Amino acid sequence: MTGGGTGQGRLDLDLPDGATPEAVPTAAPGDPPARVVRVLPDVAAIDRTFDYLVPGTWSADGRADRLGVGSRVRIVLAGRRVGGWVVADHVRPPPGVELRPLAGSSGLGPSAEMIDLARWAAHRWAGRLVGLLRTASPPTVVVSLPPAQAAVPVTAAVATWAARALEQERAVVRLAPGEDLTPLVLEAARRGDALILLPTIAAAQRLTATLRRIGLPVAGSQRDWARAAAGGLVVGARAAALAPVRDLAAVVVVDEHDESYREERAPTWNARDLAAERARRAGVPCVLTSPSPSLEALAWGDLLVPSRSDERAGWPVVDLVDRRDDDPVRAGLLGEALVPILRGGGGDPVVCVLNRRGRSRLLACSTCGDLVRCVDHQVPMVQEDDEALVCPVDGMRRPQVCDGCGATRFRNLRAGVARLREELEALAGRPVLEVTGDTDRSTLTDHGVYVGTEAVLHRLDRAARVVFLEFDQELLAPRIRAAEQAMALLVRAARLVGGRGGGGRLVVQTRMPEHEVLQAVLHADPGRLVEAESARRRLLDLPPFSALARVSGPPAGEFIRRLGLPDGVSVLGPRDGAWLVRAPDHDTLSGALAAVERPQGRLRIEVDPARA
DNA sequence: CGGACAAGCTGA
DNA sequence: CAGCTTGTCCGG
Repeated sequence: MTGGGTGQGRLDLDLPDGATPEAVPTAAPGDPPARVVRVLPDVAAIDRTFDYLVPGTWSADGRADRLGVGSRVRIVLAGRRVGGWVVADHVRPPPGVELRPLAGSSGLGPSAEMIDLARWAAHRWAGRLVGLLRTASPPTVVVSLPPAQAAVPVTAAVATWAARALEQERAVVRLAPGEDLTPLVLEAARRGDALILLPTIAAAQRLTATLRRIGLPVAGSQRDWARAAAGGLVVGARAAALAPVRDLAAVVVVDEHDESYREERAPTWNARDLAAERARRAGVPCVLTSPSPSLEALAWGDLLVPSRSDERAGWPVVDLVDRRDDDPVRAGLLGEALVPILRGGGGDPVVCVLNRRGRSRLLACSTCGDLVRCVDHQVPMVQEDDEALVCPVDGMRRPQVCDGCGATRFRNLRAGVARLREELEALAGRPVLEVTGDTDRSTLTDHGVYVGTEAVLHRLDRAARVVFLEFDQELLAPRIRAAEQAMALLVRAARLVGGRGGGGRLVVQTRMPEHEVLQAVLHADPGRLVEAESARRRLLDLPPFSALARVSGPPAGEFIRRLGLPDGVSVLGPRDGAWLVRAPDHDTLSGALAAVERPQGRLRIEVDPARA
């Protein structure tokens, strides 16, 4: 990623033409050669390294001794002072370049191992190194580390499954949604400095508090960089995958299926995958946990599953409300079955979820009630103004005729949330609160019924019932991981209502009750999803059976033209101005992408894209 | 990124 | 043709 800038020329002791004596120190016979370090500037747009002299005066005050790969430094680049990282030490500068001295030292940075790991990630996700190194660096200057916190021996009894998981090099642990993960974390802590990743900062803070109560030394957010580097457990969200850990002994990734581990901006690195690579390099065990492990995780490690009875007990009961028979003209989003639930018959609070991600409307035949789907891709088709239906996957058009019954009238299953709230209120006979991203938290306990997008599942932490008013758009979304994401929503909801022992129930309105996601949750057996989803992905040659990258932006076409197509690499598209590069595996994909000289302009490369 | 410099546009 | 905008190149 940093190639091209720095030549690896032989050490030339002669002064290059035009070099001034100040720029290149005179090498008297017998003098030790000047120390030169290679620096990556901390400037987003400069993806090149530059060589600098370590000032001779740094030897006297110890700064030279503290300097090494990973150190944060100040440099003068093109006349302005910027920060940077030493990425190589004792290098031979290319001949004919006037070296400038380092302008200052800014303390500690990521270790040499972390620089290597960040390099690996930059290559793996076809992005720049700078952003990753920023995440791996302290937010403020750290000159020295604090004393390590005293390690407290873990005495609490731990579960045997946790110990078994950590005995493997790569374990995937399937656990019911509400299962307590403290035993696994304690077992990891027993082994030494463990890295524990959770999908959200809030979840990480909760676990941090729990562990500190037990007396364990825990470093949390990026602000704790120095404390993390000094030793102890490191607990955090995505960015913590790049945090320093003194003597890494184990890695645990909680809820590995969660999309929050994926960085949305390019490079679209995934903290789960990065943490797994980090564990592999350190030769320590890595455990991924999830109530419904992703196909990627299952392809990566050995699966441990709970007993059938434990897993069943940990999932709530699911009521599937089959809406195929409802009159699609008169029935809106709210079926008859909801009335007793909304009135509080099953307990409070009742949380209603209606997702409106994406703009595509969901159409159903007015006569037979079938969803309007593309026969080839099974995704909902979109109604165009000129009386045609369009498949969002390949743009295929067909006339507005129902496949099932030949009728030509369709009903839009979407309604405005404001009106929906009123309808809910009428049915419930009591106030209903619409929850959005900026709903005041203090009002979240005042109501018996709430409605909102999936965000409502993050705002509330408990419910007697979670009702998905329209689940089919999740199941049919034109995204590669739509089924797994739909499952993740049900996992979240399951955590709000608790296991079946406590009376927790999910209510799902659907026209596809046989869908494997719903069947998996209905039977509290996530394995049922795996078989079907795996077959589908294999058939379509999607990850984890291939590696994909989506290339977009104005220079995308030129990039694709320059792309070599070795060893089974293929290109699809363009669609919506974006191309899809497919390779048999990530090594091949990254190699092919890195071999292209990037055209200038705003190019976006999304490795492991959300949609194809 | 931001400065340097070169190549094109405009106005009198 | 000065004065300015826009584009391209490059930094040690």
